Amino acid sequence: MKFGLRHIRYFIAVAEELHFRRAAERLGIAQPALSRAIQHLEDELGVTLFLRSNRHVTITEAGKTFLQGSQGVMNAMEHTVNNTKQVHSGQIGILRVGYTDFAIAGALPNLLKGFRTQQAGVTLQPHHDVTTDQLLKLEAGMLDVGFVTGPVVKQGFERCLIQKERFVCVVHESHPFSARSSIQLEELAHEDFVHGPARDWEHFYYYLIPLCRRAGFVPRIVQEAYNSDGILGLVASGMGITVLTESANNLARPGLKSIPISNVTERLMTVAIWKSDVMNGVKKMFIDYIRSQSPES
Amino acid sequence: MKFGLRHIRYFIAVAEELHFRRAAERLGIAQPALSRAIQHLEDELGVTLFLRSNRHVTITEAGKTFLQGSQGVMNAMEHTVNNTKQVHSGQIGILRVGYTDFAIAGALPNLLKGFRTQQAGVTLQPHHDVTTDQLLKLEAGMLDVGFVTGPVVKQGFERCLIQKERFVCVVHESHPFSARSSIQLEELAHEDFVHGPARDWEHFYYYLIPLCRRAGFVPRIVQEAYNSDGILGLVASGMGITVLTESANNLARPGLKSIPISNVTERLMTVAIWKSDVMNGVKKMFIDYIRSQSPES
DNA sequence: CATGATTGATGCATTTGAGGTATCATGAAA
DNA sequence: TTTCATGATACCTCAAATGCATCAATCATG
Repeated sequence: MKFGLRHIRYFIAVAEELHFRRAAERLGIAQPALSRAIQHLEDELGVTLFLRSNRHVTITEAGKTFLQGSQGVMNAMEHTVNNTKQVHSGQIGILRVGYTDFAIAGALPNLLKGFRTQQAGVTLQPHHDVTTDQLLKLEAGMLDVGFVTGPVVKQGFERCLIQKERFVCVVHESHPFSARSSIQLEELAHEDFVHGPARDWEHFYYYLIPLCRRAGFVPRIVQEAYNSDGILGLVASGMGITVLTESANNLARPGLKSIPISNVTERLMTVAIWKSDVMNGVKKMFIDYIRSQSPES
Repeated sequence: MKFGLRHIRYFIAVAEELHFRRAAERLGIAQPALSRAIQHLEDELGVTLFLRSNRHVTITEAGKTFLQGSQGVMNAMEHTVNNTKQVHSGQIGILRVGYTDFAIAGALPNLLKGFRTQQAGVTLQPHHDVTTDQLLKLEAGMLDVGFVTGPVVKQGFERCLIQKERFVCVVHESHPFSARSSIQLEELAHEDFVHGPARDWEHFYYYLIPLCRRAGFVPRIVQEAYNSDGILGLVASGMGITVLTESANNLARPGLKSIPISNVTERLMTVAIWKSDVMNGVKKMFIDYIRSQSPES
């Protein structure tokens, strides 16, 4: 094939006009150029596409076949170019997003909803994962953006604050604290704690442990569950108490009470984090969006 | 779009090799030319298709999208070119063929069967029509080739002999002639004839009438039917006799007898005829075929 | 019948762009 | 550090595409 898309465009014009001068005009070129381009195309194919009778141009059967195909090719090409541009600009694509319990219980649902409304062409693939695993998957390129429990400082990554939440104590309604409107952290010193496994809840413990230590005790964890839901389930069954964040209210279940801890000013941060060197249109769009929605901005 | 199929071909090579030097080699061009072609393509699209990191080339998401589309376009193009060539050469196409009763009762079925075996891609559209109407439809471009009762001389048309058939007399078995192994034309002078309407059977009458006149009589047509089958039906019902050709034996029905006419040496010619100025691949192939099968050759 | 108008093809000069060779800049490997 | 591999750049050459002027054929018209 020694002809290009230009020949195809020219051919379509002539086939539609059946008139070289008009077709040339429509294409914005001179008529001789068009005549020769079509001749070239015919020579190259070894096929007569038009019958020129000095007064009328008619298209041959082969020409009709070529016209149909050519129109298909041009449409496909145009479609491909548009698609490619949209993928480049991030209007179309797939975004793999990791999230923690704290993210999904808090600001993330609205964030994703807002983004989807704005960028309907983007397919979001949310993956539930604890912070530690998200960081590994981000590193391995298995996730595009992670919503994790911060602070996280990581070489080659950028981040953006999503939410800051107060800590609350969650107890069963039969528990003595249940009637209180607030408590002091020290009061939890001798309580039984329900929490997640140390490895998975590592980044939450970075908050909890120092806070307790400052209050003069080490929390006694008597039961473990994998996620907030499981933890609250155990608390609801009277196994013990737990400390989570205020967004745990969204997961509320009957029989539970959450009580503000009045003497803890520290907040649990949830941050979005992503590899800064691997960048594509969708990721860029998404990052722009979450930055515009960040409480920091 | 200011790029051509060449750019697409180059792009596909690079996308598949992910290596400019190897891709260039595969394309049979120098590496700098390829680098620039891809740059040009990227500039034109306004999209980064590859990430070049001096050691590795990786394709972007947009690049993957473009690759898929490009492969589709190239396939479509190739397919179109092949199709067009086949249509041009007559391996693919539609051929509208007219035929008379004499043609279809005689050599035509085998002729069409042979052609279809040789050119499976051609769709034959047979139309039953008397000679007169076929000639009008050929003139109007509604038929490609007609199989008509000759001889026909027509400006701008070419023809080819298909068959020459003896005339026979067809009678009901109760008729006195029924036992004869041959008869003389003169013996039919006072018989009742069954035949087609004069307008439609015009070209058959060109044979019959002069023959009879030479034998000293004008056939007395007492009943008309539209086609051979109808005529034979009327003969079978005892309405009269008829004169057809030997291929009428193929339409034979119980109670009929066909008797050679010994003193008529003239034969009824069936010829293929077509407009010589309008020509396309399928028609050419078909004409070549019937010429190769013609009893004249 | 002659003339003018219309249409696609051709000749020639000019411009565009695609290709090749040599070389550079950069980053990984030895 | 040196060496090697890789893609990018500079510069030149040549083929291809384009435009302008013109030709040849055909049709319409007076």
